[in-house]
Amino acid sequence: MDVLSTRGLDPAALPATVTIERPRNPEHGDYATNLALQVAKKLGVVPRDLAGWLADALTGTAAISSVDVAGPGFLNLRLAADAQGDVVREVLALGAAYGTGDRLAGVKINLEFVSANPTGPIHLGGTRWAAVGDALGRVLAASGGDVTREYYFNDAGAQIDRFVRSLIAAAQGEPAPEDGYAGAYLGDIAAEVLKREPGALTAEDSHEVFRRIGVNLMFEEIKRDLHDFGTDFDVYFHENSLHESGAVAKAIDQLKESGGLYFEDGAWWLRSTEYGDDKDRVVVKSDGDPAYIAGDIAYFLDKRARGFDLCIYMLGADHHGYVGRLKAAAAAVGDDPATVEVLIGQLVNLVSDGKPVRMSKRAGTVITMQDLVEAVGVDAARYAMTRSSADSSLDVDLDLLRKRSNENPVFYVQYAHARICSVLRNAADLGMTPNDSFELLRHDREGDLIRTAGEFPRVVATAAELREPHRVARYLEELAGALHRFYDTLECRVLPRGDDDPTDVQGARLQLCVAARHVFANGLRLLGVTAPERM
RNA sequence: GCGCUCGUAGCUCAACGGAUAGAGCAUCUGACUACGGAUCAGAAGGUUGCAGGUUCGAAUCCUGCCGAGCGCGCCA
Repeated sequence: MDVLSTRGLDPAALPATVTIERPRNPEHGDYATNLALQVAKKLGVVPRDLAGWLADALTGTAAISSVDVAGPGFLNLRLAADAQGDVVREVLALGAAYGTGDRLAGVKINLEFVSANPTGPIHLGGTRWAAVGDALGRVLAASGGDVTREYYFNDAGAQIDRFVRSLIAAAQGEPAPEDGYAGAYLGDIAAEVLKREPGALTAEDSHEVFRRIGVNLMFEEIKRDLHDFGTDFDVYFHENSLHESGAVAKAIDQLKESGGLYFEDGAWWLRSTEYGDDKDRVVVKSDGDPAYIAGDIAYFLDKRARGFDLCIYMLGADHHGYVGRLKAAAAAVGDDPATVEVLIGQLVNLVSDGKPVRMSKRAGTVITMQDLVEAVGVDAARYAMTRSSADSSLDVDLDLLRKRSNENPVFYVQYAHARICSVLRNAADLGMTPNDSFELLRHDREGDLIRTAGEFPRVVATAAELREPHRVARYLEELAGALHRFYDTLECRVLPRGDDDPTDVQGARLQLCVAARHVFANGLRLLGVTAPERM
């Protein structure tokens, strides 16, 4: 501030937050900022001059060993060696809490994801949301958010009827109805229904019996698959409950009174075009039945009544048309549309022989969550799903899965953790004790590892802010690279050779390993991937 | 036709408007009498779909075109 005011410049030109980043090129210092470039124009000064003034002001700060002006006006900073030690100390002090923050403290977040229809097992697309949604929940919680994971079961409506009719057909050994579902799981569930209720087929309320038992069995299977995948929900919300409790009818009445609905062609319409939707939506059909969106509105009201400040919906690209109407629904009931946040994720494509495989329920080419887990295991499956941005469609190569090859980067990260554990075991056997003489860690490889470890809290905060958990995975790969390079450097050995006594530097390196282990463990936990001590 | 999303190395994907666009896999060359070689060092591989524009600076923002996926029902 003084830098500006002493030169008669307005400090108000400074942005609210100064962005400091790790430059890609190490020659550009440990940290860099483009502050001077950003504000020079507003102040009417030359960027390099401003950068120079800032550099002079920063020189002499204890934690900074050098400040350079580079390029058009970047400020490149280098940390003093003892400041690096502070990073390690912080990791050790916080342990499992290292990386957490409080940016979302006090925010009640409802995170709804997967929400696949209970008419079949979770397929590949749902698997992606199970992994990404769960990781996002963990990341949001790490930022201090009060997160509730929720699964919305669409157990009302026509697709359930189709499912039940398909079950009955399977129980009778008949082919699936034209508009029904096919697949081996239907036979299994039908058999289980008959086992529990032998007279189900001949009962007067046969359809109801199959519905009650069959749908529930499907629920249980889905929940079990998700649990085995490491994804558990706090709330399994049944759409049906909104109809049975009268919540839907109540929501409709409220909208009619407030003028949010208008009557035309025998139906009640939501003025969703006024809120950015591309057309108005029918809420009450001309036969008097509520349309699907009526349930959505009642569900949103229910979430808000439960005290959630933010309702996040994770939807597949095939549902992107919902964004407008969900926000419109929020606005129509007099709420702030900003409380609704819809994340759209692209679909998962199957590839075999370099060609896309069209998934078809009838052709039996549906890949389920179970199939994927059986092929590569939970860790690899989750990691593959969470390491790339949900913005881009993901290609899963069937041949690769069949090969069960080690091309998955998850091993690279897990191995780094296992390697540390191995060193710690050996050190314990040697009776080595770690020490805090971090000023002795002057090797580049040590510095890289320390600085990378120091970035973790910012990565987690950014991942939460942008709702992009894949940033954590990418970061872990970077950290693993730093660890492996450190480990393979002869001058950075942790353990003494032969009968030599351990030195102070080695004790400090051992402590660095302890810290690095925390970061790997914390990062992998955010992704729901195990951190093995041995592989 | 309209709308949403995407287009980056041979393949799968990164890169909150920043500096020389990065990893992994695949290919090639090296490193195991050294804490676990599931590793490391190095090589090669790019007009970021195309063309304009904004900016000190664009893979990123804007416009148009090309291509891909998805969506456009008083179904759910």
